[in-house]
Amino acid sequence: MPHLSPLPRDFYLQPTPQVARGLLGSLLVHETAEGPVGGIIVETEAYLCAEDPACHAARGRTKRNEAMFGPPGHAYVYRIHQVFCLNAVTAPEDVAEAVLLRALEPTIGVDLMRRRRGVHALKDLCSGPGKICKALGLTLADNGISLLEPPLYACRVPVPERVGASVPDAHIVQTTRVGIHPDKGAELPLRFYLGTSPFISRR
DNA sequence: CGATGGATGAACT
DNA sequence: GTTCATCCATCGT
Repeated sequence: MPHLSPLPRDFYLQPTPQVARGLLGSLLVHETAEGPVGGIIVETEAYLCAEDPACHAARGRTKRNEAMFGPPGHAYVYRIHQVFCLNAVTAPEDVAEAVLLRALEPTIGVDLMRRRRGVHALKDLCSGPGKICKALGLTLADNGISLLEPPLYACRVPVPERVGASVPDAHIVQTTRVGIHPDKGAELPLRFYLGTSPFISRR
């Protein structure tokens, strides 16, 4: 598996909704001891610093959300119930914004991901933020690590029919985020997904 | 120090 | 559509 060129640090310094939009069509790869795993990012959500009560950092810096205040292009992994969720940290240091990776189209190490998930159907492997972490072998131990270099990184896909940078706006759906309380910015249109993808977490 | 609740997933009816 | 497993950071007392 050749190392594709990871998206650079500056990519993550764009406005966070733009990063969320821009990650669609890109490839997320985790090179683990058992082999590489990953897939095309098909669903994301932006969490903002200001005017966004749903953001984990909305009430300041804590031990849990510390990674969100760290450098852009790093991972923020947190636990919800009994599962883990992966975010790409955006914005300069001390500005706590991030993009939640909600779903992948599985493409790399599919059988390894199937074993980790205990599920066979491709459409169920990575169709949720907790499923992504389980399939990719990510845990709280990966909180804060870089997304700019192996073993964990996002990159443009060098497959002609899937050049990430060229995902047309017409294929992208922008809507409200999943699982947000009514009084916590539920109405903000900060979720993005590929409208034609069978691999998203929910319609 | 005890209570609370959640950016979920799986298994139900 | 609904329920709930199961954990720990956070917050209130």
